[in-house]
Amino acid sequence: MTATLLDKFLTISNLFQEDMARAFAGTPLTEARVAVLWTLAAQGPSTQQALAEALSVTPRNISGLVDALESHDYVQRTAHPTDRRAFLVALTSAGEKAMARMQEEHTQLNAELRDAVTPEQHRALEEGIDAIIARLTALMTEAQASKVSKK
Amino acid sequence: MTATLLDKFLTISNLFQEDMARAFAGTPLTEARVAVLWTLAAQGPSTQQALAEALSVTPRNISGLVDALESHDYVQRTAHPTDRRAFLVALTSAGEKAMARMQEEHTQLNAELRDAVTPEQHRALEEGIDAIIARLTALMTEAQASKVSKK
DNA sequence: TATTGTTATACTCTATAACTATA
DNA sequence: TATAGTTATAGAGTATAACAATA
Repeated sequence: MTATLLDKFLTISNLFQEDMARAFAGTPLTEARVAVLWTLAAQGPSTQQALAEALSVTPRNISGLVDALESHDYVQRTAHPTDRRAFLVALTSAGEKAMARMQEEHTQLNAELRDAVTPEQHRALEEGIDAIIARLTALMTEAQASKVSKK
Repeated sequence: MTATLLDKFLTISNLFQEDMARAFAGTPLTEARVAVLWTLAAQGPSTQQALAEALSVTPRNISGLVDALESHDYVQRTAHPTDRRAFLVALTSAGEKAMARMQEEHTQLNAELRDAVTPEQHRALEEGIDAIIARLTALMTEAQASKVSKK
């Protein structure tokens, strides 16, 4: 019943999820809504199509998330300057503040992780994790390729 | 824009989630339902209350998950031998087979992770991750304690 | 009285399909 | 004809509250 490396990674995933759930408790924010906010912070004002692509969800899904975020004043829809079919979704100043807070928490959590290990362990972790990410990404790509070819 | 250790862990979490979604595509299985199956495989036949506690969700939630799993013949409700209010939920033979397959996939994925790194990296990863899990767990415990005390 | 599981209700995330307005 | 976003509909996960049967 020894935990494998995979088990350990899954445990960490669960802990992160719990942490996020705790952080958002009592706010209208959820994981999906926050994903939209992170995308906006990274890409700047975006059309809903762009958000849908970035998050790999349907445009319909984005409509609902943006509705919710807009009703709580985290984001604002503004007219697209050249395409009258589209909106530009942008963070409001309240949304910017929320993102700044989240980025700060992110930085602090990262510092906690860094401080939990020795510098050598930290370097080894980064290397090992890079290798694992590369392998997982390759596996995903393969799997998707074989799925597409079956279609 | 260098990825921090935290970013890397989050990337891995996402890759696992994608992998799971791909593995369950086309089946009636979902992450939540599979969590019930894993719990039953680990604990043996359980009351719905026990499942609710193990998964930290409400009993009402378990009712729905067990309904779905039972309708697809992964689990079976049987009368509790001594408590006529309760059911014992158990894996069916089809459910056992599905779990055996999943455990096999789990083992293979773990082998992929192991083979993606050198033995020294693997050892370093395990150590570092253990330290990080310990730190994260401590943080969660603190956070929950302060939340409870505020109540 | 307390506990087990259910019905009732509600909110969120997600998807597909049909539709409107615009390109 | 194609694209951006919405309405309509549906399934899944989750929660609280009220209730039945049983402990």
